[in-house]
Amino acid sequence: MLAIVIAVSPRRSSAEAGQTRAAILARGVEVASVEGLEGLTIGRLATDLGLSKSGLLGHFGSKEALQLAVVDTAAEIFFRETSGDTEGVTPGLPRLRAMCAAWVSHVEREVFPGGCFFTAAASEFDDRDGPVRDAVAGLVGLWERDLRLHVRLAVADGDLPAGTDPDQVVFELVGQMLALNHGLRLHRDREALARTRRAMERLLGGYGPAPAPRTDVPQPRPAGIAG
Amino acid sequence: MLAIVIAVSPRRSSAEAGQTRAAILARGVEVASVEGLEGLTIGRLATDLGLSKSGLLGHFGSKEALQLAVVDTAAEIFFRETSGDTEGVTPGLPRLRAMCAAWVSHVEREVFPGGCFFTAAASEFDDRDGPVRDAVAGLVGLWERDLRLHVRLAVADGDLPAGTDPDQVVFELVGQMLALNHGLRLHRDREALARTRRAMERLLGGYGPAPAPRTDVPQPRPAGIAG
DNA sequence: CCTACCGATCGGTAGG
DNA sequence: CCTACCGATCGGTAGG
Repeated sequence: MLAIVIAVSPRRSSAEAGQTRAAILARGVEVASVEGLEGLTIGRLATDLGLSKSGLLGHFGSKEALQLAVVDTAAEIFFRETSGDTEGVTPGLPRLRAMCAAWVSHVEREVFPGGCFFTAAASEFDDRDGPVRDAVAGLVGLWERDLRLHVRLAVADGDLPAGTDPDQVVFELVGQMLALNHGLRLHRDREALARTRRAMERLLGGYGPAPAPRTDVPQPRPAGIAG
Repeated sequence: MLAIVIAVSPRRSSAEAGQTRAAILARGVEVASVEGLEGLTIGRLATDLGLSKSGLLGHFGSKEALQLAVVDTAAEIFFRETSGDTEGVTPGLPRLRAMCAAWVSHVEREVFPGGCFFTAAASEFDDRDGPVRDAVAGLVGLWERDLRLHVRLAVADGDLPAGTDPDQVVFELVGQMLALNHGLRLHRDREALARTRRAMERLLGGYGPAPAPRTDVPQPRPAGIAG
């Protein structure tokens, strides 16, 4: 088979094309995190990057393919920005705490300019069907599955009470993550950071791996949530 | 001053115009709850109702004015659909419980086809500026202020522990409301209804107004959350 | 409430 | 990677 490649001046090498693609996705994640995945338009993104619309679209083929690539890029960024604080940590309650702290931190540091990318994408696509919705739901599900795993290990280790329902703990932890985004973005209330950390500590129990209950003040216990 | 009114056949009486306006808003709330307030387009809404675009726009003047009217209508629907179960209830913890239950119920009954209207609108507009964002934030704030009032009363009544931080309780309750929408819409998990009710009970303490602590199983206490 | 329009922008294609 | 297009739709206006 004979492949004929016509190299005209505006055509970039494949290495250069890869850089262009990466730049599109980096900017695409930023825009989508603020304006939404639907508000991410090809024309606007092309203008931002000094490209023509068709030049940009050539990298992906369709807006939906662009959205999927942006979602995947956001997931890479999220895992890259959180894994440093979690991967080495002892599985079980310590890891669970580290994951929660890393989540709060990535919102606090504004890794995505619009707060948590997946919180926004989930809300935007939760009533639709199609591959973008499936990708978002799948990636959120991965994160929640990982949380659940470490809740289970924490229970097995005796760091959370026996009879704790892991799905319930994950559900409530996720609720506090959503509440952080809500407080920070809608109410512009920086107090939400401390509130979320407090709520998570209350669910997971104090600061130590197996905290001694205090009796001097009304003291919440670790999530004693029977299934 | 002389006002000349030319009554031509396609012009409706003001009573008929009011009905048309109400129909536009009812349909607008439905569409916006699923597609978002930005996804609510004048052309689509007009087609749905058998109107021309300009005929519809005449009732509001601009898309932003339409969005604001839709937000207000959604608030009316929300308060109408929840107040029946809350207004007569004793202020303090009983009222707080009733408000939480009514919130869950309005999502369960799909009063809005896309789940909680304000959860979706808040997420869509939280990174923007302008009157729509302000209206959404203001209405959500009203709801949260009312929750906080009844947390305060519950503390004063001794139904929640002394030293409880009302803002923290509200923050965590709102988190569970957001988690319900998340579980139900993104994961399509009906279990989320029971999980939210369980989480709220855990925050507010059992079923009775001042539940006796149990000691046979790990038992969460009412939200003993010091400020 | 309508028809008839406006300029701008949408996603996407042809062809190089 | 570009220019030059396409039809569809966007919010909105003029005028009746």
